Amino acid sequence: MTNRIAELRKERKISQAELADAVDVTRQTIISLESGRYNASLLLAHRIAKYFGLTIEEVFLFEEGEV
Amino acid sequence: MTNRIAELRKERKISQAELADAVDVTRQTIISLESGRYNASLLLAHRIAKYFGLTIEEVFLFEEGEV
DNA sequence: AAAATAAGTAAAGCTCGCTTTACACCTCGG
DNA sequence: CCGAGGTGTAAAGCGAGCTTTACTTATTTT
Repeated sequence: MTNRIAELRKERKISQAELADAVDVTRQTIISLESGRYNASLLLAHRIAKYFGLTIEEVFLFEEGEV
Repeated sequence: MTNRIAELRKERKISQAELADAVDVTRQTIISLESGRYNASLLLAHRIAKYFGLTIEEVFLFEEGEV
């Protein structure tokens, strides 16, 4: 699974700290998500998608045949 | 957050064991999700939604102002 | 009546999601 | 030149997500 967080964030000229604040997690969490260190929880994924005005499926990309 | 797993499963006359198998988790996991003991991970949510032919947002219901 | 199928509960154990703290590197404005 | 803002890494710690095993209860089938 990959995600478009960094991409969407840059598009809108938002810093990691701003996004972290807006979705109520630490900056470390945003960094870890962007760098693919781990996956967001369902609730966090929802808050991020909502923040960008998109659906979860538009922000988080699930590859075919993914475990 | 609530979900429509039990509802969708009954609609389609699928047992917990069948669903568990299809999305590659144990039956305990399905029971726990249905009874709200905890939330699915993003990947599992995606597999379940896909199994039902729906989006994550259609299966998992996020209430307003949810943490 | 016995057996099979479906649903539920409980508890121990491991890994992953997220936090906290602290430090490093770059770039840009004053 | 120096400090501030933005991004990155590292490591310890806690709780959530999921597994495994085992037992219970109800309904259906033979």
